[in-house]
Amino acid sequence: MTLPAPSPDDPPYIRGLNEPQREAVLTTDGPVLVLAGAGTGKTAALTARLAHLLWTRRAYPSEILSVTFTNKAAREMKERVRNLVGDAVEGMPWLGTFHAIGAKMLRRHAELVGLQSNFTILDTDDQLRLLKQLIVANDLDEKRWPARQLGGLIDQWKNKGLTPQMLDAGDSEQFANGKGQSLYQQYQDRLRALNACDFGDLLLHMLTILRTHRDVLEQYQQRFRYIMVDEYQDTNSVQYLWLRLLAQERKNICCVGDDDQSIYSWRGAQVENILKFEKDFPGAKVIRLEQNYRSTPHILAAASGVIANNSGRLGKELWTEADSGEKVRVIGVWDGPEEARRVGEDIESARLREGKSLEAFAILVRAQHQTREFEDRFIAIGLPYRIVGGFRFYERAEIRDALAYLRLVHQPADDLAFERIVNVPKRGLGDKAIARIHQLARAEGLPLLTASARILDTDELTPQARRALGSFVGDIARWRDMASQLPHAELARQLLDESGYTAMWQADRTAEAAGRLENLNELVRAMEEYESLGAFLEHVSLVMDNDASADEPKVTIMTIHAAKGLEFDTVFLAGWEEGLFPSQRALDEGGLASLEEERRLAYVAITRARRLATILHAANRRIYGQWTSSIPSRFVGELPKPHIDEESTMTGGASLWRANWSEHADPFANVGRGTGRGPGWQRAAAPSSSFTTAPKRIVESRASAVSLGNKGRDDLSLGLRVFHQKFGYGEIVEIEGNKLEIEFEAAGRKRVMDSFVSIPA
DNA sequence: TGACCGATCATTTTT
DNA sequence: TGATCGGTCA
Repeated sequence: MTLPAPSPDDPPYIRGLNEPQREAVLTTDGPVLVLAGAGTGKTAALTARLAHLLWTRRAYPSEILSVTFTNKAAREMKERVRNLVGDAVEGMPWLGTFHAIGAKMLRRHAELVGLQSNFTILDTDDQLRLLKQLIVANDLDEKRWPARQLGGLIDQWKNKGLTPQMLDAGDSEQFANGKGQSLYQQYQDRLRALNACDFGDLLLHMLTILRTHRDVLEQYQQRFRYIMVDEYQDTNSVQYLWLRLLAQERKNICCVGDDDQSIYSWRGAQVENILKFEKDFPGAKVIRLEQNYRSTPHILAAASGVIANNSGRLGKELWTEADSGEKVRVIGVWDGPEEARRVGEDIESARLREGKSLEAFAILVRAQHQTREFEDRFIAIGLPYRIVGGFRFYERAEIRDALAYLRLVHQPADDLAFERIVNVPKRGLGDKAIARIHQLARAEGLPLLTASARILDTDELTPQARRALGSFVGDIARWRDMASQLPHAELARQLLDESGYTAMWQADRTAEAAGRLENLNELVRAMEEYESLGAFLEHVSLVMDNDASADEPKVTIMTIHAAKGLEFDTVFLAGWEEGLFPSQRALDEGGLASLEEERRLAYVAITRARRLATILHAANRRIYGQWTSSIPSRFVGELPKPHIDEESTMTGGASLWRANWSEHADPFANVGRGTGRGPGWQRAAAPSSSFTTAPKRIVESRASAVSLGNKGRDDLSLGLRVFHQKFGYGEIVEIEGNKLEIEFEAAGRKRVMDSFVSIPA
């Protein structure tokens, strides 16, 4: 392809792009696959392409379908396109996640699959409760056949694009001796009765509609002149089928992805989709983005060396113009605590020496539980950190309760919402009353709320239950009326007040109650940004991410999965040991395919680093409370030697022990594996405390106190009541420099740094 | 209804 | 080891 040479007349979005990026932008028609390695300016190319389509009037904003996987990616893209072409983005209704776009389409055609357009989108929690009810109703032992498992299967089926009718006996056999299909069908029936969808349905229902209604399909094929897909390697089968149908007519589809970064197969993603793109779309143009703008050559070489061990890659060779920088460090430590200690030290000293912000550092782990070791350590030395992932705002109980009220007001048939809050706060509506309502609802085929209104006219309930239910039903009706007159945030405020929900938490004296009330306020505040209650609820069910507030600079701790797409100046990759990374489970269950996915994970991990990557592995780790000896990950061995610096912090006794260990196959041969209490590990672990742990601890804590500028606070005194992020309220019983001894109301007595406590208003 | 106890079981997680 | 869940008891 001959490209026009760069010229000053180039539109702004073209400037600064390299040759292949320009090609990706300018090749507008026909199928295009952009293979974009880590850090090669994928998003820049993608957004420039979008801008180009708009700028050159090839399409109106409403004629471009651009899908991403996460809301964050969608937001970012919107933001960047806005910077390039201005407010034309406002009219880009079809830029969003697969699910958001699926929901938007489905609301227009809901009746084709037996739903109303105001259907509720259930989250995993609701889904599980529903499944549990079904399992019980089918006289199955919920111990033997857990709802989780059924939920997982249904998810998988939906990811593959399979409706209940399409399952074969083998699929069905996977649950409760062949009841799988029937339960799936019952689940779908229940969802329809509730006028609800789960996440999978947003795509599967839409696929069904596109498949069975030619007119609808043609309408969208006509509308979408151009289709762009981000992270194509992460698409699952439904998404693939959906895209293929939509692109079939015009074939202007541009998929961007990196087969080496496919790490979501366990969620239904099919790397094959990207590998077979050229077969699916004959004549496809394949463009490789290989110039990396993120990392140093050593980092790239290390990552490339590892990923080269995988088979069946499309193949890319990353290169960079950057200076070589530091080699990737590989550090062997004695055990988990030492690993955390070492990382803490390195961060502190790099910060002191180079004056780096804590935002420059990230610790990436394979599994969530690894974050604990770091958390404990960082609390101890007073190093501010943030753990990404884990509990999300909208998953908190109080938020889900509040939302259930709003859902019920918005959609009275939402039985799951009804069940959640009918007796929260407690109104004296016990199991028997609720069972009665259920009975009537089932017999008459009514939603629970309607059944409740009906049952008030009978004498089925005890007088107090009837009174309680009567006022509950009346309240909901009243709030429904208010909904049309009041701004919805105001409605929420009044509703939470009048229902007694706020009062319930105000009466609660536990450590978390204050936080929960604050969360409720936050929720109401968030509502103000949406134009309607419906829009807000849609946002909540689809946009489940909450941006970690970036108040003060903090070190980031997160899983490698969560780090995909991010970059940090300095990255610590912890726990590179066989069995942990690659994970034992992947090794046991998934065979070569899983091992390769783990390796891609290693590739993703290394390529997050801009300037310095440090890989750590520990010789001993406690797994489920048992001390286990471990050997370095095979991925460590795959790192090309010229690009790494190896180091062991184990000196004296420890390294002697280690030398010993490499000579003999298994130094723990005599350790009682079953008990984890054999004398072996105690002997073996002893050098750690005498050689490395004890002397270092003193030095470090002094260093960190100084470096953090903690000179002690003058606003604290003995006996003062304070609040700590993690442990809640407590009373100061001792002050020693910047360390406090606090008797916490819920968590007991702890020593904490004074920078972590605040004085409650 | 809440407190307590024992059994169970532990990747990755978005929408 | 430790969080979670379900059952039991007061």
